Amino acid sequence: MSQLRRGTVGFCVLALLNAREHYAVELVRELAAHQALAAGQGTIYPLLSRLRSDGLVATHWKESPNGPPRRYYSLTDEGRGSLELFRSEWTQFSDAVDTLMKT
Amino acid sequence: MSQLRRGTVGFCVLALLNAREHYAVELVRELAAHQALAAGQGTIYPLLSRLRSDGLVATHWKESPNGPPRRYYSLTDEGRGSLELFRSEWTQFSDAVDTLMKT
DNA sequence: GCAAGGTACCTTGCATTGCATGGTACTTTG
DNA sequence: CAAAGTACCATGCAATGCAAGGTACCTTGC
Repeated sequence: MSQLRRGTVGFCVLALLNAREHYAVELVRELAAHQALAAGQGTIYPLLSRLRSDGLVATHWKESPNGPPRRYYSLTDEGRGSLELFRSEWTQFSDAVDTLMKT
Repeated sequence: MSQLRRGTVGFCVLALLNAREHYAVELVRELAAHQALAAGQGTIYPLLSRLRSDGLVATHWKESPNGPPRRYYSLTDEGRGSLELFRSEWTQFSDAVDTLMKT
């Protein structure tokens, strides 16, 4: 199952950030809510670093009411573009797989 | 797009073999017909080797009417089981992604 | 018959990326 | 002040798609 997630987890994160900004641990929890997408911190932190160095997300620090400060991630314009592109690729891809699986 | 295919191409091949036996170049052509799943020989041959050593497919040689002999691949019982398992994982996974993408 | 082209086989090495593991630091609470 | 909770992040491995490159068989045209 883990191999299935490859290449999509990043875009799922972008989709979550498209709704509103999140900090990393929060993203981990939201992904875990969709069982098939569950990804631990060891997946999320390196992923977020990549998204950031690719310019798809921007970050800013905010104090937490209880605990260490949080780094919040939000979508850049480039991130929104990338998400849009993915949506159309995903549709084609999942349609193709659906078709094949019914064969 | 190529990262999207990770983890699914193998099962797409199993699905094709579930319908009838194929030889490698034929699989390449059938996948290419579904554009989003196009995979070259450099993907298919190592993949088929793995499927074979995992016991998911069996092979036998057959002469070609025009050209070198072909190695035909067919599903084993284990391969059929693996395909079934994937189908249910795929449904869960693609539903989860669909949901998130609409958020 | 033999050179050229087509068909089919396969291997090697690289890049990407999910994940387990392990570590640091800040804050609250007993 | 120690322990627990929350949050950050890095390192190294494993899986696998793919480009590039190589071998062998067979047919066709000269």
